[in-house]
Amino acid sequence: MEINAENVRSQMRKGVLEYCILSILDKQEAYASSIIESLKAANMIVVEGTLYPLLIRLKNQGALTYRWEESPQGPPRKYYCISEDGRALLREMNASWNDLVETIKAVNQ
Amino acid sequence: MEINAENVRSQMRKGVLEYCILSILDKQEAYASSIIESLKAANMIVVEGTLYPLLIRLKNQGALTYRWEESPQGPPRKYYCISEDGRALLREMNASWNDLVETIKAVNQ
DNA sequence: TTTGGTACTTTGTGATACAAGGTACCAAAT
DNA sequence: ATTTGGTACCTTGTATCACAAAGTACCAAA
Repeated sequence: MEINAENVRSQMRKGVLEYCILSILDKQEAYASSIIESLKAANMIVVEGTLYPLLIRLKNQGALTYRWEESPQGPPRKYYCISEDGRALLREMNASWNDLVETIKAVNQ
Repeated sequence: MEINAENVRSQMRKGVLEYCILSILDKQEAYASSIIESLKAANMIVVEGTLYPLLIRLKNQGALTYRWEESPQGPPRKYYCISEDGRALLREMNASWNDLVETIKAVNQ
């Protein structure tokens, strides 16, 4: 396969998506489409097929809970909410990310 | 599978290893074991089974060249050297990384 | 000639994200 | 009533990455 800018970005995103999801849900609960909007606003493009399995995984591990809520238009929405375990995980991920940023700085010197 | 700190770090590393290798080789040519040492010094632990396929991949794509050199002790060493294409790729990766750092900052706000 | 150290390589596995497609609800227009 | 378009959720198959584990080969000293 060929290395190009898009692929480089895609590969670097691996492993930080969960971190981003938790960070978004730490501010307020949200449903899938709104999470995608938040990520897009931050320049992190994610598609549904990526997000849904991730939310399910985080929920199964106890980092998230959810509740159904009627939509003003269309089908009901699944609002996800971060749990205490999720907040602990977020703190861990935050530390890991900061470590990685420092590591890259060190490599670049 | 379970989320833990080690796994989080491992997943975040994905996609930045090539970037690190190119960055190290941009300073001076090196062979596998010395690259591993450099990474370890920067707190980025990588094992042989990860590094070798990566070096071969970068070489096949024209980002690296190599030459054999006799070792003072033991078998000959394969010294890798970054190419012009490799430097261009490194610049691209550097931009991608800086973008990602900014994106994460944005998500965290 | 055996032993230990160094170096390079390959194979199989688990995890991640993506592309592509499918299911289902709802309301407005026909 | 039925169709249409929009919204929302979910699943399957694929490519890539990093790692674990094992293998091959060179060299020198015991």
